[in-house]
Amino acid sequence: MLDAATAVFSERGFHAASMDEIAERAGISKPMVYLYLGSKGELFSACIRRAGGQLTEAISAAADPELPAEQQLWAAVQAFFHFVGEHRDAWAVMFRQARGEGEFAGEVASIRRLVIDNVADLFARAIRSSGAVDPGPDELRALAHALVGTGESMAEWLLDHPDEKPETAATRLMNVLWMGLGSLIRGEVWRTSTAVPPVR
Amino acid sequence: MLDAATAVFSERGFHAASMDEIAERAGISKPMVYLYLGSKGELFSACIRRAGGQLTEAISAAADPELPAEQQLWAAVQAFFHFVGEHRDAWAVMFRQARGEGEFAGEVASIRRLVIDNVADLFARAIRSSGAVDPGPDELRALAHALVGTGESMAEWLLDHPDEKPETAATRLMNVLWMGLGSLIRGEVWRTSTAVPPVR
Amino acid sequence: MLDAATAVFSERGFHAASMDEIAERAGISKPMVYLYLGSKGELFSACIRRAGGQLTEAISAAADPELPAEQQLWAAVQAFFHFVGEHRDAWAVMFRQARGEGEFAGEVASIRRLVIDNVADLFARAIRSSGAVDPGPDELRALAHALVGTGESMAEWLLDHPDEKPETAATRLMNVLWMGLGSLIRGEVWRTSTAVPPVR
Amino acid sequence: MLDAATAVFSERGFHAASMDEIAERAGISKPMVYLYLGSKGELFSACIRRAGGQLTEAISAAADPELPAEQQLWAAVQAFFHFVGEHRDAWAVMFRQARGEGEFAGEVASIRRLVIDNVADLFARAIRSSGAVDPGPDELRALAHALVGTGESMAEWLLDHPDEKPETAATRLMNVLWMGLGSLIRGEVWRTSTAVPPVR
DNA sequence: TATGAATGAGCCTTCATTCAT
DNA sequence: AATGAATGAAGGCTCATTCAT
Repeated sequence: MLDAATAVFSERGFHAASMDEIAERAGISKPMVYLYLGSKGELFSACIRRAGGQLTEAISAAADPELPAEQQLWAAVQAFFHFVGEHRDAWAVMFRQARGEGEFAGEVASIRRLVIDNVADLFARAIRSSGAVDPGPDELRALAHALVGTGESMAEWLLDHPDEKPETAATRLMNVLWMGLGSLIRGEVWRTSTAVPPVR
Repeated sequence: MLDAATAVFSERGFHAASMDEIAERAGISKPMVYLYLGSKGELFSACIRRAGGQLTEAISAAADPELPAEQQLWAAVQAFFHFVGEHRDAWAVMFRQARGEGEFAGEVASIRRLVIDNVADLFARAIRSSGAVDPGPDELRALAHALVGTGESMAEWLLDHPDEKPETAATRLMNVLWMGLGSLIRGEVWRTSTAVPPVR
Repeated sequence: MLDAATAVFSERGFHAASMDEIAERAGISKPMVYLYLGSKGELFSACIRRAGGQLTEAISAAADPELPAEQQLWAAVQAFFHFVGEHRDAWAVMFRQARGEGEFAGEVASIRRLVIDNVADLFARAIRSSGAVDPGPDELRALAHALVGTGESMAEWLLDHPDEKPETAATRLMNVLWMGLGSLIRGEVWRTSTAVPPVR
Repeated sequence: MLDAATAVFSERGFHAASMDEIAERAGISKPMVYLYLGSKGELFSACIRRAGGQLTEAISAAADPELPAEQQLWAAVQAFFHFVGEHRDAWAVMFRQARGEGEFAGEVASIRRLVIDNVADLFARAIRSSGAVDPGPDELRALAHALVGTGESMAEWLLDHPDEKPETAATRLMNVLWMGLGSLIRGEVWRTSTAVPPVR
């Protein structure tokens, strides 16, 4: 039933989705939907929470905490893109529809925060193990936020380019961000006057 | 009138916004709204297009085509964050609300494409002028897409942290992405086994 | 089961009462209610009829037909107020809820008619035994109707004043109506110009 | 519009009445009903309040405060029965339908209280002017309550007997109650053992 | 030009009622 | 005998849209 709801919400958005269509697509009658989920809002919320759970589950299941931080990040990024490719509806509900609905934006935000915190943690461990200068937790969270945003954006790109494999997207994300992070760690801060360093 | 509509759409979303409220906030009567804009959909569309025009306008006005590509990008990124900070409503309509509304997603997509193309072009010029190996237009567009997505994500961050100055966000974006790009250009491709290079 | 139904109907009214609540409060499942009583209407009707039966039963059980008419009336009136006090639900269903429901008003009306007829009969016997002029059956029924209406009204008063004892209400009813009846019997008809007779 | 609503509510009761039918019978569309009255509950409430206003208006307009209390009561009683005869719907809404609806019973109760207080006041003045012993305000209110209840009951009788003229009902009410009151005033209290006084 | 007034259509929600077990 | 599960139908309410002025 949540599948049907997720599908309809992802296509139409919260307001444009009708309980009639959801019930019909779920193959049950409307009163059943209300019996089990309570109301349209609770149904939407349930979709969001389930999607969020699946996503965080998928990500954390992928990363073996014994591995080095970089490997964990790589696994997480891969898991993320796989999830998006295989749960397009859930993804769309969370990041395309729920974000704009003030009443539910908070639920998505908290899921996002979870992911961001994990990423920031990986950043911190990577930096610590590399002996580099720690930029501090706030800056790390900002960077993690950036990585997550980049990932989301590339997820959309992935959905628009069905031929592209998740690994490609994952690699590209690592390329851009991890390398950028690496540069930062090495102290190569960008400044207004800084030009792209010439190729050696 | 578009101001009022943009304000209401940004707060409530397309469906939850009521023509009554828009007309009232615009200080005119509802039939006038219909006379000038035709329908709710066209009104929303007009808001999107105006916002898109303002955004692209702001970005391209900021970048002097005579400057080196990097400086242009820096100016564009700054202009972008300034725009978001000063036109919160327009931004929210475009990137929070319109994205989920299938019927209007295309309009946002084409605005986005415009920006991405410009960024990709700047990338290409930067690489060309640095003499590095050109990764090809597709890859560049993918990278530009990533930068734009990161920018969008940091725009949200900016809106959630009113104390942060647009310059800070702009600098961070350059730091992460341009440095990452720089690494890439230098041929430092990330691979599964690659660890963050140790600090020199 | 009728107890539960009566309780719910008395609290909520016919339409606002839900079969779910009735079944739940009866401690059985809804299909059982339908099996035994058929439908919501029949259930309501059964409640009314049972309440009516209890009421007429209580009244007629109280009045020993051997006693003089006045004593019988006194006993009946007392029984009535006792009944109302002890079967608030049943009373409320009959006289607060069922009256407005066109479909069931008839059932209440016939119960009422029964009571009124009895009262009219007592009136007739009292008059006959006192040797006064009989005002005729129609007039007597109208008077009986008045007494019953007064009783109903005082029943509500009783329910709203839990400290008042049923006897007080009964005494008051006798005071007002029987005395008035007595005056009438004595030929003291009220006329437009009639003032309250001065105290002797 | 309130006329239509009153008509439908009086026939069907609050819950069974549908806004569709009310709108249709009012000759307007449903949204208009909501525009002007807000909601079904407010509409019902408005009907009750209007009916109550009309009733109390009619009653107080009929009684010239300069007249003796008895004449005032007579005028009020007549006005009451006329009102009921000419505003059957309004009457039915107030005293048949609204009474059972917990949410609105209070509004009817306060109208009733108004009438009862007026009646009690007339009683008090009549007694005072006759020099009889004042039974005290509580007792008077109880008696007024009884009179009003009797009036209500006879109003129903009137509605069921379209051939009867309001004056007949009014006269009967005065006969029964005023005479009873007269007896009381004269100190003729009914007691368990009291028999109807023999005709002189 | 500008608007107050009006509406058709649709959606969320609930409830009496019934299967299938 | 008893019930958990299911539904058709209907009602309150709102909204985009349009006349009539």
